[in-house]
Parts: sequence; structure tokens; C-alpha cells
Amino acid sequence: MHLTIAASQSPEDTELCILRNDWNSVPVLSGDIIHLEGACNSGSWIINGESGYLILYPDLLISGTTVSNSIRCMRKAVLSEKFRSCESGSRQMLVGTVLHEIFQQAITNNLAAEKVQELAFKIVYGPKYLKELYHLNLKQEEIMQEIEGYFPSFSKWAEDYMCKPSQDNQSKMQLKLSSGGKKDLSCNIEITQVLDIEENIWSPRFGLKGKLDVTVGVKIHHSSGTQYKIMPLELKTGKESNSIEHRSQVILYTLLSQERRMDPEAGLLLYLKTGNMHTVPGNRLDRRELIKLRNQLASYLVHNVCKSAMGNKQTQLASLPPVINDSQACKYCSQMHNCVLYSRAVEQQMDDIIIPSAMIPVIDRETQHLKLSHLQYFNLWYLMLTLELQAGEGKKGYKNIWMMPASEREKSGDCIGNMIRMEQVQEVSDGQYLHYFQHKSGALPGTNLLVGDRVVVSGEEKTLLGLAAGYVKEVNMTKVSCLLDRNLSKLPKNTIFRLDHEEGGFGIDVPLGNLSKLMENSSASEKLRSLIIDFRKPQFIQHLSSVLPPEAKETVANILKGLNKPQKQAMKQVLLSKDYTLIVGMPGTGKTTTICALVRILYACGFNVLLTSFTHTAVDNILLKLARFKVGFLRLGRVQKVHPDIQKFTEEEICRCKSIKSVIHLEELYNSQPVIATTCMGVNHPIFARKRFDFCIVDEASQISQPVCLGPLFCSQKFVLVGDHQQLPPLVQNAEARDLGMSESLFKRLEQNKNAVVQLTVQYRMNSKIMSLSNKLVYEGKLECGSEKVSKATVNLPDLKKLNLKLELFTGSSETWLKEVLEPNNSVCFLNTEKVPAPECVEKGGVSNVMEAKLVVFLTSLFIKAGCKPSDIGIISPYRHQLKIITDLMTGSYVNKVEVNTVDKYQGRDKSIIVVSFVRNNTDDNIGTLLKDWRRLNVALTRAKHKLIMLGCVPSLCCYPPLEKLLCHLNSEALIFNLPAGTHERVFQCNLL
DNA sequence: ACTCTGCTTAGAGGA
Repeated sequence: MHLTIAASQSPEDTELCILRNDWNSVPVLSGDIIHLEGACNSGSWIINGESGYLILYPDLLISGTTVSNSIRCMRKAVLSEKFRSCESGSRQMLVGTVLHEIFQQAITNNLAAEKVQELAFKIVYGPKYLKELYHLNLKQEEIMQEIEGYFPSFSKWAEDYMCKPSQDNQSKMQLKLSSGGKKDLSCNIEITQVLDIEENIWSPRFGLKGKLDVTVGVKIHHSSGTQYKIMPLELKTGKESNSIEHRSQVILYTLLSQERRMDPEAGLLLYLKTGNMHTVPGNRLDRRELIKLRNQLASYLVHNVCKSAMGNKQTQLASLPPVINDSQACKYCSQMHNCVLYSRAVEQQMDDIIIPSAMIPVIDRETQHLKLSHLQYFNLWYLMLTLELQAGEGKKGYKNIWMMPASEREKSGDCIGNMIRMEQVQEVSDGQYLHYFQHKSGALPGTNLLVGDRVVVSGEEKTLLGLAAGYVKEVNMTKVSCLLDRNLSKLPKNTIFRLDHEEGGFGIDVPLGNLSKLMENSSASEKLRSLIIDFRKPQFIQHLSSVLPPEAKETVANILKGLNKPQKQAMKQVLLSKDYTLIVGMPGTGKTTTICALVRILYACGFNVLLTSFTHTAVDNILLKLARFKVGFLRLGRVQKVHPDIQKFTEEEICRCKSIKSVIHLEELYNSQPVIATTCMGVNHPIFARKRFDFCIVDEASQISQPVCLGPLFCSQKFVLVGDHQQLPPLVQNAEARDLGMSESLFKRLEQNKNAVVQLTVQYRMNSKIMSLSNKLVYEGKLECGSEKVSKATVNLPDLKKLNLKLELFTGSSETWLKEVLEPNNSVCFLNTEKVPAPECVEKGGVSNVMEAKLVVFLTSLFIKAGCKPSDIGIISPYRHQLKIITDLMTGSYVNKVEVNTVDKYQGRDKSIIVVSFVRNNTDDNIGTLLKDWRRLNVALTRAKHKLIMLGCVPSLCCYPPLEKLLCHLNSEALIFNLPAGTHERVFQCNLL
């Protein structure tokens, strides 16, 4: 096969690459990116059996284990990459992990029998593995007992291979390195140095990544002489199989090692059960076959969708590697469920799929519990998630770490280069090392890096890629501190580092895992399938008396006293539900209060509750309120992301304070509270593998995509979704996925079952004039004010008179609109910028409107002058760019305490005064999609309590149907004020006040 | 046609 290749974009600079022997099976297509290893002679490369490698999509790093697992079944290897969360651990795996750690620590410190015993005790009875032990329902004693059997082999191995071993102890080691003597195979191996533990290597050269158990310095004594090599040492705790898979893993590590140092030419494979060690030469032949395997894997992982043949250009899911014909291997396969599911739901819809005949009955049997509707649901959501993942991958900069120099990446704020390590590295807890970094030249460059962000630490030198990963603990003007997973203190003092912000790296793991779980043959999944996919009518019981325990009646009655009518109705509906309830929380109707009351009532009735939402903020919002009552709760999730006042309720903090070190105590903690709170993504926590809940409450459910929302529902009898589909839906980036319906939340989907819906209509936020806008446009008049006080409330501007006098002095009577805008009784006004003029500016990545921004800042400053607290004012706009301009205008002035944010971010929040900048202003039909969404407009209109001021160009905005409706209404109410031409010029003068 | 939040993520072993 001949390839025309180019190292640059210019078409003249081409070379020829000839693929010989079976290299021509590489699934390479025109336009693909490849990396070549080998020699180039006068513009042509020859890759054949003897020399050269072709690496397909080298920037896709595939792990060593994934490649070696693909030897037996490539389909499984691909599925395991996609359905990561479906790979649940086992007792043997945990034993393996623990033994790895013991050996790794022992080999670096001391392999003496009593020291190993001591170390093992410390590790097994320490806090590190408690969660996994709980997950598997194992006792620490069991693990201890099992691992003790390995220790004699540790000593045996140490005697055989460390500290000048005698020849006779070793059972005939054989190893020949190309760089060594002639036919001298038998040798004696001596480990002289332990250089690293769990060394993390990313190799964009071979398209591989991996973590090396141990990196050792080895002396190879042949009769003809001695050689020294730095080699990977791979540990295995299972049967001494010396299998192809194990050996392949080591061979791949010999490739990875080349990223950091000379070719080791071989690696070592140590079976800890027996203490026997095998040499694994990194032969050209084996390396070549493994790289070809990796290329195939890469091709499958990259091409996960294809355009349908039907000419309608619709994207559809691509087929996976074929099903293998080995029912024995499939019997125990951890991906069996996903394998047959994909075959039935996706591949059997295609024409050209061949399945080994022996496997057909297996696939049928394993999927017989699924109806066509279920398979279609799986297919559609898998496709949409895949499309959306691709949209995200375009932006995420994980490969930028090696593709872009730090200096260039710094410009986007996602990287800081030229860093040096300072002070000591502190081991905060096991596997967490606190590092301090300082810029070589003193001050840090501007950066987006925030506390709690994920970072990857690399050396600026190419050989030190991906040294460690962790979280930012602190950033200030001169230094950054990070909690990293590896201790970097052994590197030379003058090593120069770069810290890269790891964005987006998170895939579609959780939603895909949930989707897979929904298709399982279990009663919980079956119930959810019938409710969610087949729209089975939710059931309700008749009488409260059967759920309400007599002893709880008084408490419940007391809680109900504090609620309004629709809220009470919601409580009743939830208690009566057998399946689910949907609570529509219209703006300002006290969703948080309602959820809080609901939790208290459920607790009083003796139920346990799982409380979730998509974001940490939403979860903590409820907990902040709940903390005032006598309902105990446990908050799961990373402390850094949790609200400071809630941190003391997190698992991590409690475990730290009580220094919990036994599974029994951990289990006690998990069972101690009636309420568990976490984000929807947190459902992979071990607690959910064992605990069941009576109710699950999901807040902001209308903003969560279906497969994500599904997660917490599996471990609960009944669920309550709280949301408002008239507000913003889940964010979907990929247009095709959006068109296929990906932004439909579970809340929206289930809302068609009217009998499950309760609406909260009494609101306490907006005064009647502001409320009436969204009441007219969206809620069909259902909203009502909670009280006369709410209805009549206006903004408090103590210094308004003084300000008005000053304004008159400066502007005379020319700006009458100004007085109207400031007047507290004018709760709603729209300022038409048509005549000003205030044109928009469309740049790549955003839309903005400087003139509008200036007006916004001017108005804001007037309100502050009139005596309004900056924290009572909010500025919102649909466009991020506009916010940036507004913020920049305000920096350094007294206005800068005002919160400026997007409409999307303001959902769920409110302020006394809200200023909305609509931005759009052009004469051509250039229309964005943001303003076409009436839900976004609804959110914008319902954030203000007392005063809502909108700015925009009326004729331009009339292109957007939702805004046209709004403007028409405002016009009929005479709430639109036309700004006279040249307003801005006079505005500048006023700004000098 | 620009709205953004979730995440320890390579390997632990079994047939």
C-alpha cells in the first residue's frame, strides 16, 4: 500500500510511505494523522516486517492494558473503554491492588519480613481502601489473611534478585539484548536500583499511555560480561500464567519507557504469589503486532459513528469489532451485557453484520427482556451521547499539552509554564502530595486556573510529559499549590514544569453506564423502563393514613403549617405516590423551601431520602436550609466543591475528624443519616452499590439530561423531580444531537402524565408588575403573588431625590426617560436603543454591544448613587462577550461589586434590580439561536424582585418570535422608552458626576 | 453561531 504523506498543510511538501507485508491492513484513510517510526530515504519511507512502525492517530493515547486486553477480544476492549463504570471490582482485584501497594512501598524502603508485615498492617487497617471494602462487603481481617500468604514470596524474590544474588538461586534466567553479547542467552539478573513507583507515561510517539508498577535499574550478568538497563517491572498477584496478555503489557511498557529514557529492550514480569520472575524481551515482532493492534483499536475508537447510506446524511452508530466465536470466554466477560445490547440495538439494524452462529442464541437470550422501544431508546441515546462527546472533544485541550508549547497555551489562560518547584513536598494523606510552584521570573502570568481545578503537571522538556495529575489548592499572585497524585521531589531541583488545566477530560461515562443499567434484567431497571420509555401511568394510593404513621402526624401537621396551598398539595402528592411525582417550581415559588419541607416530612414518616441535583451549588442550597432543622444528612462529593458551611457534613471531613479506619465504622457512618446528598454524577459512590432509598429527590431536574438524571433513580423506590420546563433545558452543544431531542430532560418527558404533576404557583419574588410579564407570555396567568407585600414591593432608593436634582442640573430636561427609569414605581421598562445608535459586534466566539454595555454601566452607577446596594443589582445578558465588556468597564470603579452573569447562570437566583442587555442590533437577518429560546427569555424576565430594566434595539429584536411577543406586550402597556439619538454623548458627561 | 457542569481513570484478576 502506498501512502502520500505530508508533514505540513502545504500540498507540495509530500513524501511517500510504502506499507509492506501485513502493514497494509492498517485502517488508514485519506486525511488521517499518522506518526512514522523508521528511516526515510530520499523522500520515501518503507514500513515492513523488519523495520519501521506506523502509528495511526498518535494523539489518541491508548492504555497498555486496553491494548493487551484486545488480543483476545477487541470488542471487549472497545466496550470497556466506553462503559468504564460497568467494570465493577472484585475481591481478587482489591487484593491485587493492596498487594501492589505493599510490594511497591516495601521495595523502595525495606523488604525484610517483619517490615512487610508492619507495612501491610498499616495499609490494610488504614483509611485508603475502606470504600472499596465497603463496596464489596469485605472485612479488613479477610484481606489481611489473604495477603499474608504472599509475604514469604516477597522475601524469596528479594533474596533471588536483590543485593548481589548468587547464581544458583535464580532458576535459569534467559535474556538476550541486541546490544549485548552473541549467543549468550542465560544470565543472572540483579536489581540494583528502584527508580520509580507508578511512573505515569504518556507517549504520543506510540499513541500509548500507562502506569509502570516499578521502574528498576537492572544489572544483567552474562558469562561474557555485565550490562546495565533501566527496565519496567510489572507485578501480578494472580496465577503465574506468563500469558500473552501479561507479556504484552510488559512489551508495551518497554515502548512507553522510551519516552523517558533509552530503549530498555526488555522488561520484567514478577508473580508475587510465587516470587518467580520472568524476563520479557521487547522483540521487534511482538512490538510490531501490538502496535498494529493499537492502530485497529484507535480506528474503532475514533470512528464510532458513520453517515447512513440512505443519502439522508443522518449520522448513525458504527459497528463495533465483531463478536468473537468463543462462548467460553464470553461466559465470564464483564462486558457481556453491553456486547449483546449493542449487537441487538445497533448492529442488528444493519445489513452487513455477521454474527457467529453459536452466539446468536446467546444474544437473543440475554436481550429477551427488552422490547423494541427499549432497544430504540438505547440506540438513540447512545448516538446522541456519542455526538455530544465529539462536540466536547474538539475543545478539550488534553492533547494540547504536547501539541502546544506552554508559552503559546498560556495565552488562553489554560496553562502556566516556566514553573519551578519550591519548599518541601508534604504528604497530606496517602496518594496526595502537596506541591508548591513558583514562576521562574516571579509574578505569575494571567491564568484561568482556579482553586479546585484539575491540573496535569509536566516537565517543559518533552520527555517529562504527564508526570502527575491533581487539583489546584491555592493560586495567588506569585505561587500555585497543587495536591498531586505523585511525589515530584525526586526530580532534579532545576526541572522546569508546566501546569495544564485539564478541561472537559470527562467523557460520557456516567450517562452511558446509566443507560446500560437501564437495560439490565433487574426489577428496578424494568420498572424504570416501563415508566420512562413506555410511559406507564404513575400510580397513587388513595389514603394518606396508610403511609402516615400516627406518631408522625403532629410533626407533619406542624411542617405543613408553614406552607402555602400548592406546596401542601405537593407534599400530599409525594406521600401518596407509588412511582413518581413531578413538582413544577415556577420562578420564585419557594422550591428550596418546598424540598426542605418535603425532606423533613419524609424523615418524620421514617423514610430515608437520596437528595440530588446536577450541580454542587444546587445540592448545597437545599442543605444550607435543611441544616437549620433536626434532620441529619451526609454529603458525598469532593470537599473542595462543597459550600464551606456544608463541608463539615461531607464524608471526607467526617472520616478525617473521627479518623475512621475500619469498614465497620465507615458502614456505621453510611447508615447513620436518613438523608444522603450528592450530585447526579456522584452515583458511582460505593454507598449506592449497597444502600436502597425510599425516595429520591432531584432538584433542577428540568436542566438535567435523561441518562444523567437516571443515575440516582436506580437505588430508590420512588422519585420526585423538581423543575420547570419553561426554564432552561439541559445544555447540548452538538446541533445534530439537539435536533434528535437530546435537550429533553426526564422532567419534560414525564410531564405528559398530568396526574403526576403538581404546580407551585404562589411566588414570593417578583412584584405584580414584573410577574405579569412571564404570566402573560408563559404561565397562562397561573402565577400569583404570595402576599400583598410581595405584590406591591418596590426598590428602595433613599438618595433618589438628591440624584434627580443633580441630573437635572447636568442634563436639563432633555433626558426625561432617565427620571422614568429611576422611578421606583416603574417596575418594568424597556429602553429602545434603536436611535442611539448601538450596533452589535460579531466576532469569532461571541457577540457584544459596547454602546449598550456603556449604558448598562451608566444606569447601574446611577442606581448605586441613588442609594441601592451594589449587591442588590444584577446585570445579565445572553452573551458571555457582553459580560466581559461590562465587567471591564466596571473594573476599578465603585460599580464593580455588582454581579454580572449570563441568563443561564442566573437561573435559580434573584436580585432587587435586574438590568438585561439583549445585545443584538443589526440590519441584516443575522440571528443567533440564543434569543430564539423563549425559556431563556422567561428566565431573564423572572430574576428581578422590584425593578426590571431591559436594553435593546426593538426592530432588531422583533426578529425573534419570543421577543416580538414580549415587545408587543410591553408596547401595549407603554413600557418602552425610546432613547433619543446621541444619548451616549450626554451619558459620558453624567458618568463624570 | 457561541449558552457550560459534571469527573481520580489505568489497572486491580478471573476463565
